[in-house]
Amino acid sequence: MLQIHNNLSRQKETFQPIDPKNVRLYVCGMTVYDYCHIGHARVMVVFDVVYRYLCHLYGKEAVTYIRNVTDIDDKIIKRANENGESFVTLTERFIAEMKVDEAALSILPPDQEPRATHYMQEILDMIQTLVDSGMAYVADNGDVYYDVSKFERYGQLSGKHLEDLRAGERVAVDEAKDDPVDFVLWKSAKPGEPSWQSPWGEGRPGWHIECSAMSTCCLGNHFDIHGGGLDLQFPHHENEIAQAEAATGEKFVNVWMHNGFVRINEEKMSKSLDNFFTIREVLKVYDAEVVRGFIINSHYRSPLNYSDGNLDEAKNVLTTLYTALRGIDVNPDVELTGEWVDKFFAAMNDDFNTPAAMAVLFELASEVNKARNSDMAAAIVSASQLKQLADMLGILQREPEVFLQSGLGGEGISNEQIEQLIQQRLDVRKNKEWAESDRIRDELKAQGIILEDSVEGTTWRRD
RNA sequence: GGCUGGGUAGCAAAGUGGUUAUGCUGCGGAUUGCAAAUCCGUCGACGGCGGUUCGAUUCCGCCCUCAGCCUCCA
Repeated sequence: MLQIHNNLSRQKETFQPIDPKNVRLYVCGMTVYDYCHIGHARVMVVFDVVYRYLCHLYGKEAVTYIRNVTDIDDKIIKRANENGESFVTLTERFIAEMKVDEAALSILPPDQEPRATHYMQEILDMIQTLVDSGMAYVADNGDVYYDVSKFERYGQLSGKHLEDLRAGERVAVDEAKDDPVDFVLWKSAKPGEPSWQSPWGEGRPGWHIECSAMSTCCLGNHFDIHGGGLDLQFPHHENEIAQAEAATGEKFVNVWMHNGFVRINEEKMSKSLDNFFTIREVLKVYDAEVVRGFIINSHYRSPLNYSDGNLDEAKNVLTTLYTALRGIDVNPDVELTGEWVDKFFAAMNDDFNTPAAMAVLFELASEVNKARNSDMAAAIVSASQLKQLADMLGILQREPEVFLQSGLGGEGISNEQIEQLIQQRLDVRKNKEWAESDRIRDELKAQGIILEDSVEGTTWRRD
């Protein structure tokens, strides 16, 4: 039985889909005005693993995964103005760039990636419903605000109390609001800003309403899992609940999942602190699968410290696992049974405990290495299980040689040159000319190429 | 000030009221012309102080300390 830590109750709960034939997952995605950073990569990878595992448990057809794109907001407008381009040009460009990063990280495409600007009518309808029922009010300046005091359960997700929020020194005082904790549903447009027609005048949606509208539209009023980064817990997700439940009269989401932050030097990585690394930058130095391995090697709710040392270790991890798979014809149909398989699923069922699941992969790799010279059939079974299980984590799906010999970019010695030198070395080795043999090996090593001699011959990999 | 979540061996990272996490690293051995890879063995842990218990790293309390949210942020 799958257990998931539900942030609504702050404890692990047995996951029971509303309808096992139609398991529904919604994740808050990117605001597209810049390249994705490693924090975004974490959300993508974490929920990609959740999605893959749900597909394993319930069947691919039975799972619907929605991840939205925020393509209109203040930051987008600001950046478009700075660049002297339309906000549409800007967002289209960064949606395309986002897809490049996703593909590199082996992120399975969600079933739908709704955009705020494509759901304007649904957004307006939900705001209208809230206004009609008295849950929202139109301010003097044309903005529409949600009246937080009318929603009794406000604070249930974030554990906040209205009194504390009002007393908080950091809540900005906005003259247009009746209450500082109220939040905007519809922002009236200033001259020159992108805008849409509404019953309250030209304007654009507030940030939170798009997710309430798009998620209920795509998945129904009540669905299973809603996820996102921990920084979205408050106010974004709290407000989504308030909007959706007030508008539909139904419970909105059963399980709330939030992944932890990526840190740099023990400090949160974020746009506002300007200490972020883009996925693009990191992929210049590390293979995308290494980045994925780095993310999976920590539990999704723990903080993840970004450092070269930790990325290097992730690379070692993948090298070890791929080395075990090297030279073995895996059988994609092998049965998933046995001690290690059970442990893997036990780990995944325990709130997606990927570090524990990775430990199992090492045990299987060890089984492969132990058996490969004495019992190839057993080695094939272990290797095949290893690869199948790794697929649920989105790793180890390339040919081992491809990973082990892959370099980043065109710099350095070519594969042909390497093969040539290896052949030269084999020739002198026939005459036991060890000095020359070692010289060639050292020459290659200086260029980051590691040679491995075995009875079958010489293999190589890039360090 | 209010609210969260952490502090595990050199590093990374799970987990548990009493039994090996795991990976990298270190040390010893096998293998190898020497290496690399692999295998075998091994050193090394649970922030501090109390409490509950036959027994606590694991439960409770207090303290120290770190990070986060309370404003845009994945």
